[in-house]
Amino acid sequence: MGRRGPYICGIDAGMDVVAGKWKSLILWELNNYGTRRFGELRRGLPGVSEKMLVQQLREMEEDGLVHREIYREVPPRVEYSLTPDGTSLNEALGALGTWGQQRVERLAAEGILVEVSPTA
Amino acid sequence: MGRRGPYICGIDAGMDVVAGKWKSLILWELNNYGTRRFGELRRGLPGVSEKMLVQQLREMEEDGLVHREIYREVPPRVEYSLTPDGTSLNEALGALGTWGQQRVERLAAEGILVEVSPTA
DNA sequence: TGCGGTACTCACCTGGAGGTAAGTATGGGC
DNA sequence: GCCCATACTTACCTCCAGGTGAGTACCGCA
Repeated sequence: MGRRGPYICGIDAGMDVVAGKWKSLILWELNNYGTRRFGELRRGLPGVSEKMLVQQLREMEEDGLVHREIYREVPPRVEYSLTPDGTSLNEALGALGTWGQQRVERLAAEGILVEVSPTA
Repeated sequence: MGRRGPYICGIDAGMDVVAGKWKSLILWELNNYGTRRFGELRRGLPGVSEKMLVQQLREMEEDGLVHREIYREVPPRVEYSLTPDGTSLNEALGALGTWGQQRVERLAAEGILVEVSPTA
């Protein structure tokens, strides 16, 4: 979870909530699909361990970014989606995504960057 | 320094370069003042150690975000400033800053957040 | 009977980010 | 002669984010 302040500025507070190896990617994934099951998220994020996925999702839930809907069925079904706060955070990260994309292209053009994952 | 890919998406690449406890704040500081000496940055970032400041500045220089100008004087003078890439990164983080600011205000209104640094 | 799939929890371990404190060369002011 | 300020470097240590692998409860299917 976030430190919950005191923060030096808004960027500080924003970064605090997105810090965590998978959080920005979870945001991106949930924003693209609207609603995703735990297993779908796991398969969509190459390299995540189950432990980390649960952990990051729980923290994001506590931070009010994602909504968790449990369906009491067998086998169990749990669906994750973005809250309004999560959606707006994702929008706020849009510019950073564009910047990163351009950087990747620039580095690739200079032959510095080896490759980009096909998902990009 | 950044991993230099492969990245999953642009946000992934962008986050990679801003990851580091002080980088977004250095960006902010340099953008506000245009040019800052090492000591000014240290005093402007409450809590940084000299080691960390140097380290993060060096990484940002390698990543092409900041420019380092050395004046061979005694006592030594070194001035840091943002490169065009650094400036555009800072702009890309603007939306995140606004989001964070609003979040802080929302949490404060709910009495969850204790306080905000006066620099905010 | 036992294996696979669901969404987890738990215990353990490691690497590296980040912190602490000291050392360095130089000259100016007292 | 000594201390201060500049911008660092170096060695050492701690802590925790993140990874690994196993275990859990339930059911369907073969």
